[in-house]
Amino acid sequence: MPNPLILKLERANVLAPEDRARLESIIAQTRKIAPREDLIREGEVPDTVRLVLDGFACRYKVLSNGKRSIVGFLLPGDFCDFHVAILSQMDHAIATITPCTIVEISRATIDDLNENFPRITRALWWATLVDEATLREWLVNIGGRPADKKVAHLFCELHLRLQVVGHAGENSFPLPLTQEELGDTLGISTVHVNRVLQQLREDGLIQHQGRVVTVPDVARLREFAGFNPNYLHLKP
Amino acid sequence: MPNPLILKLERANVLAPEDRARLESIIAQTRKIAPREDLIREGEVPDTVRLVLDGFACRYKVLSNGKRSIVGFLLPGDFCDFHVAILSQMDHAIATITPCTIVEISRATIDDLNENFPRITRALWWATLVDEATLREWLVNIGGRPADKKVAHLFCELHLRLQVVGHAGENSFPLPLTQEELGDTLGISTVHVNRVLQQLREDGLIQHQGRVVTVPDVARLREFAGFNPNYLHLKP
DNA sequence: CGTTAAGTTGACACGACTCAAAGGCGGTGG
DNA sequence: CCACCGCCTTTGAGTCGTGTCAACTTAACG
Repeated sequence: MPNPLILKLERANVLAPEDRARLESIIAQTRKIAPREDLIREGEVPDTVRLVLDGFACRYKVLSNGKRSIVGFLLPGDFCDFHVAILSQMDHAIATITPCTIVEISRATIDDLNENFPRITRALWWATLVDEATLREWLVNIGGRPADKKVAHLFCELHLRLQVVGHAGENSFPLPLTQEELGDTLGISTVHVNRVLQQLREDGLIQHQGRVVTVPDVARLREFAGFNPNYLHLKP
Repeated sequence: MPNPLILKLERANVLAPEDRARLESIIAQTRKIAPREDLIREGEVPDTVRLVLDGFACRYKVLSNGKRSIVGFLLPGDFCDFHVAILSQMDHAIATITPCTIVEISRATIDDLNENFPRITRALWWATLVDEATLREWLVNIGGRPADKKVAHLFCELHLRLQVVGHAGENSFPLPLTQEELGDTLGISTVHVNRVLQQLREDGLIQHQGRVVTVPDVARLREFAGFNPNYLHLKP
């Protein structure tokens, strides 16, 4: 399986062979994590940088009323705690959704990358800024669209992001989320997620059997959702 | 007037006298911008890094249905386009709200800071990560709270952020936003913003005359809003 | 003062939430 | 291998928060 981090970074950044080799060498030893398990909790102090190699994970916060709010998905190639040593403690938690394969990267390795591999440094900056841009887009999505378009927009984003790292085809992508998790992500109730999904299926915008979503007409779904992929800052 | 960037950075980072001196020297020539004017539009390519020294500005996006969504406020001490030269084009726009004083900083200056002032580099990283954390908190706020608490939470954040840079007192802060802008920020209609503000006033949680909000009991408002300032990562 | 933008109010409609209960599907153990 | 059990999904009915439309009042500004 090709390295998802390299796939992702190269969709918008130029890397030299030695950069790729260095990134490959990072993922020497991997660790498997069970599904629905916390990687780190709010208030904890992370000690290493972690990278998701395979599986779905999410960032979340819990409100005082007990409601959970998912504020980001970590797909293969995404970093968990890039803040290490700059922000003292986590202001949110990270949990797996599916079984995940992750790599732990030491501070020393990160420092080496920053000092000796300027193209990688730049690419990691790019990744951080794209994360930020994605948060802004989520804000727009959740604040400004009706529920059906929220779901459609999220699907468009997941489809594209998974495609970038070779985990989705032209017309389908895996979706291991429960309807409750979709609701916690989009700020709508589980029941309403269910009804909206049915509507999208009836309208032929998606098919949704098992844990896979099929999108018969990607352009149509994007049009419906008002999805503009510019915020992911991929090369054309 | 003390330099708001230094005030902000020093609330969580250690700077040496030479760092402060270097940061002071940056703001040699300032520029004034009229209120309600675009600083940069979506799709444009920024050429310099800009810093807000005084005034209110905001980041925003416009949906396909014409609705505007405000995805962040720029207060004194905040950077506009730190992405310069990493992300090719803007995925959102930036506009002033009040008259603003800004500084334009050349790439050369940024490079100099990064190479010769490691404490400043680290502090600027901190600022970027706090921006990201703030976006996550906004997502929680807009996705998971009823309208009255959304407004209260935003007020708590603005109050604290303005205090940090010396623009707010113990119990009040300036709020130059129209109710329409508040609605565009929180994803609720102008009419509903109006009713919610009245309710908050009736409940004695805020007073709101002119362009100043007074908070008689900060702890009570925070309690009501479920506001936890940890995401701003300030030193205690 | 005239003119315009911002704030306020009321009536009504509708999207989304809650509660509650029934069906389906997958996983585990006997 | 089948049966059970729990989680997820699906449905229905009723409620409530929030949106829309439209008019009116107040404040801002030249």
